[in-house]
Amino acid sequence: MVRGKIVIRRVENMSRRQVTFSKRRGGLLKKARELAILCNVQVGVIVFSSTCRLYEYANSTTATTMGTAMPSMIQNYQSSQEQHQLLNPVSQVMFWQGEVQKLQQEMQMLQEHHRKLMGERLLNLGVKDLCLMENQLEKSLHRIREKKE
Amino acid sequence: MVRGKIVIRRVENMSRRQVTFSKRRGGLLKKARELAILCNVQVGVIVFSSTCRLYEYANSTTATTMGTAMPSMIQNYQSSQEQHQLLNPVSQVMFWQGEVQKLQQEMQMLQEHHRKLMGERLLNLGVKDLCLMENQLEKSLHRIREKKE
DNA sequence: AACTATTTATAAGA
DNA sequence: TTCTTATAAATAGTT
Repeated sequence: MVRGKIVIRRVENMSRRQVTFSKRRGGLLKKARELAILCNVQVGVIVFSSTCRLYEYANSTTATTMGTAMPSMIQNYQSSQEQHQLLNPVSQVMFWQGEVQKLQQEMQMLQEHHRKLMGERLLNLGVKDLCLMENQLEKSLHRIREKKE
Repeated sequence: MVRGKIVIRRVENMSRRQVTFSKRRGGLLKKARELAILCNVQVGVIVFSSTCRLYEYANSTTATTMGTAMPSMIQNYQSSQEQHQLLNPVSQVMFWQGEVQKLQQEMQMLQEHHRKLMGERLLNLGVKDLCLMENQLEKSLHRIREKKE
């Protein structure tokens, strides 16, 4: 539990720092996504862990050309900084990278729901959600038992 | 005051959206700063308002001069993506297309199982499979009912 | 911008 | 890593 206000300064204990990193990183990416959706704006977040592992979130409101999220975000940033960058032949690669990212996100959502259907990760569900799940599972069970006959 | 859970989807009322944007943008940038300090990691956040106004946060362990944090972050990002840019453009595209295809296949399998959990597409299941599904669903139901108490 | 009722995030413990 | 729980922090709707 939180025992009191914490001071924002480097966490000295390594393993605690790792845990804090993991939790707050998730929180930050979630907030970024929420901001992007709620306010219909472009948001990009890049985090490098101390082992240089990359974590990122990026959306694109102008997603007509599909998810080139982070690359296009960076391009926006750079042109907003008037450091002009020529369109390079790598744009196609960026397109596919964007596609991969979109699919990974979609997959993650699907897996989340899937886990719940398997009775895992139920902690963050409210009573209402639990009831919905329960009803769904009962319906599924019913259908399966019908089939078995 | 907050009257209940809000759903994460675009706020339709313009002026409310603007207020939400202002509040949450501040929150996000604050969280980004806290993560960077607490965990001693590199964090970059870029937000473009609907009027294309730029808001950003970036820290950097390497950049010493003010205002160079984001560019160096972007450089890091781009070089972290460079692993696959060593190939020629055509190979790169093929690589990413391959990734997309793999993900799509994985997703299809997941969706298939998901449907079954939802009680759909049971036709091609044998009795043994149906029993397995039934057991799984019962287990899930049990866990959900436990949680509900 | 300030106020608060609630929700959400999260630090610590298990 | 996951879950639980107590508490701090964020924030939606009002004023």
